[in-house]
Amino acid sequence: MSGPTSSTANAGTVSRVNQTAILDVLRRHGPLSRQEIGARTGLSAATVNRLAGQLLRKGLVVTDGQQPSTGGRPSILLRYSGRAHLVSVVHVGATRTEGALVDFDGTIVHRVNRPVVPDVLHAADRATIRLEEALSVAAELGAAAGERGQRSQAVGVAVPGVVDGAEGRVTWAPALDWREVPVGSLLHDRTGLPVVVENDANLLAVGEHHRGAGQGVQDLVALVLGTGIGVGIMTGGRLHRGSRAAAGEIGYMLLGRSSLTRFFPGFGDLESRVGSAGLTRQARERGIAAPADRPLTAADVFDLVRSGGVQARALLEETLDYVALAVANLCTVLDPELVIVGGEMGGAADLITPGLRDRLVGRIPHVPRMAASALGDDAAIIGAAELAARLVSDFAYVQATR
Amino acid sequence: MSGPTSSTANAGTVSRVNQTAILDVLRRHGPLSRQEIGARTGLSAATVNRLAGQLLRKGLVVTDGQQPSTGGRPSILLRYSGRAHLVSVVHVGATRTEGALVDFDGTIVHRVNRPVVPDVLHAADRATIRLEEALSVAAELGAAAGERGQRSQAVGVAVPGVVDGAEGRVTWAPALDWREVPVGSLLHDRTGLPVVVENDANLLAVGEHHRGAGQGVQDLVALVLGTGIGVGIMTGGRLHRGSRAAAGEIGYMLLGRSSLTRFFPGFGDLESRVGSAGLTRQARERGIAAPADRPLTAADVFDLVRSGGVQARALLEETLDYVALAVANLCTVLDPELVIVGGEMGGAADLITPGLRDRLVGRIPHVPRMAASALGDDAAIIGAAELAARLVSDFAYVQATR
DNA sequence: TGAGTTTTCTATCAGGCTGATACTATCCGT
DNA sequence: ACGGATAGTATCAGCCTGATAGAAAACTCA
Repeated sequence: MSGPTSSTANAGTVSRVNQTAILDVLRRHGPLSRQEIGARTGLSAATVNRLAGQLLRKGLVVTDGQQPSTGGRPSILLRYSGRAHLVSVVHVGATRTEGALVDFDGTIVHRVNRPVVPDVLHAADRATIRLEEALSVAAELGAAAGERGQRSQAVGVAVPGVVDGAEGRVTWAPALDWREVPVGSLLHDRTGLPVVVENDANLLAVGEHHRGAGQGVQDLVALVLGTGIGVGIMTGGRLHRGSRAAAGEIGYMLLGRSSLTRFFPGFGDLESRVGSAGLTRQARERGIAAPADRPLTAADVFDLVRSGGVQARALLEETLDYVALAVANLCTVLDPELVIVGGEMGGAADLITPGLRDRLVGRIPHVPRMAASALGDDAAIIGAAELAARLVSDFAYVQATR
Repeated sequence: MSGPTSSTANAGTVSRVNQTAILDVLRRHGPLSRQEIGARTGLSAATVNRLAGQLLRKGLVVTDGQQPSTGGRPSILLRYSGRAHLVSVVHVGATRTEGALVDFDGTIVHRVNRPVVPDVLHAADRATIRLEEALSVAAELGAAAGERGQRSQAVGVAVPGVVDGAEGRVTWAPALDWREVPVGSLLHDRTGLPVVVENDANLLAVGEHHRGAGQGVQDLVALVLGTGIGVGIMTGGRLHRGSRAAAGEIGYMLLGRSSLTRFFPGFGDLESRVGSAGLTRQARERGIAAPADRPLTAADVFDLVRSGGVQARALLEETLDYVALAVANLCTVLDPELVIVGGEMGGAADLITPGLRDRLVGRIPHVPRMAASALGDDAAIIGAAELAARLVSDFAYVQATR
């Protein structure tokens, strides 16, 4: 629809599709010989050879030693490599804007960190300030790529809010005070690069799926436990966004018949109980003391549990009841293979997953595997980088919006 | 992988993909001229003409009058038509085996109905009996197609249980006492046709998506309210099966913290409350009388509500509370565009959907549209027919299992 | 009525892409 | 060193597509 419209004939679509197939199989099944690629993709040896040559020249594929011979000429292993290519990622968080140059392998090669100065946090014009900052971080990343003698090939944006994916428009992001902000087209105009904008919980799922704890898992769910409670959902290896990009907003899950008689303005039943604000509030009500110099945080509660705090343990157990209800319902609806625990509380996954498992065994038909986020705070950035990189090197990904 | 392996070159894959694209756009956007097909698919007029010619010869596309001229030669409208092609469908239900010859348009042209004789219902060897019956119904359908001078081109099987889709194997279907029954490969061996086997709740969703209340809706959820409680899920226009084909088993949803202290062997929390068995049990406990000649059914309860029964109304309202909790959680997780109410209780959708809506408004971020099943008892059959037909005429569908 | 216009449909052809085939390269065992 | 075996590469016919030109069908206007 928008490609470089080659002069004649097939416009290269066929070979691009097949190139994508080769990249796909290499990314998934590690280093492979040309023969094995042919067997897995169904392409002939001749075609694999020619396309692999093109990808080698592009730098998307590199040779990686050779296999020991099985009686004949040893096969040369080919491996996907993103070293030669970069994307820019801007993560616009509640309290800071992070930038990163990421290569197509998901390695962060350059970082930018801009904490939001406290005055701006609740300023009337903070939406504009945060937007300008995001644009300037993107520009800075482009310059940094230039200094390395390279060029950023696409831009990924992570935002804590609802995103209209097709347009790259942020519909609503309360933490930034953004409403209907067309950050995608603004960035495209300034950089001339393809841009992808996505919700950060969704990107956490994407990142863990491609580069983290969920590699090779087609159906997974990534819990984001923090100020807000959300979940990123991958079904059949694809991100599930829902009809209004509101899928996974499980902060609003209803956890009992009594929930039907109450309204939850701005936050949900689950979120009010297990979000970090709700957690610390309950901790204070139970007389759990804050450190001398600052307010209590969720991490403090988990530290107290680890050091044997009885009150904190009781609070954790009660909280886990509600998390377990949410996860149980997620599992009965989606039947995921894996549940990943991430977000601010991801560091306490060791306290969370065993309790979850105990509560679920025997109560739902199939209890999935559970794992802590492997990418931690960078998960959303790496997810955004992955989407941006695929926007450039893959074919079907773009076409998916039919 | 299994195709007719043409002698040379491209093996026709490219044109098959483009043919599928044309079929797709015709099925979705009604009758179109060759010009419009070209515009929508991105194919050139020459290619559209040639492929349309092939599809016309195959009988998958027919001419459908012509548009009034806009100053030049009037365009001939082309329409997808499945009249010329048939598939066999076998629906193996709890109390009967239904067979149907269905054309590619989803019209049932021949039916077979084999009620299960009461003696068999709980016989020790009922699994074998029901399997033989399913195979013989398929054979009968093949013969019926022959009598019409046609040939069935594929077989679809609907089963109330867990299905391994890739193998066409029924993992577990308690109502039939089937465990690890390879009904797909058995049918393929006997008929030589491609076979697709799927859970009947999933097929209800597929049927309503393609031919019923959910046409054109990419993200929908089809509630099946009956003896069991389940839901078929379409995400991005594709059936979501889950990692163990257990997605949508919401009978096991947990509806409150107290659920964490109970176990549900063989049926779930939700199912025990709102399944038809639970419903009639509660009705009896509340003194709602059964008809003289037979036990009370769910339909009786709904009839009593319609005729102003106070007890029945109270029971309905309480039941709706639990259904609402389940639907609310479905919506927060998936954000569907539409919720379809089907199954045995689908006929009472007029009593159910308004109550659901009232309970959800203001409690979840976005209340989706709701609708009654448009296909009723035939939804699963039509869904199975659609999958089977696409197995033959489409390309990407098969390839999806990468 | 008939010429011109407009739009649609169809035939022809060059170019790209693929698979089959034949060929070369590299290693192993003897 | 030499055959056997396996991997990778060059050549070529055939398919498929888009561009182009041409034929067909309806409308408009004299």
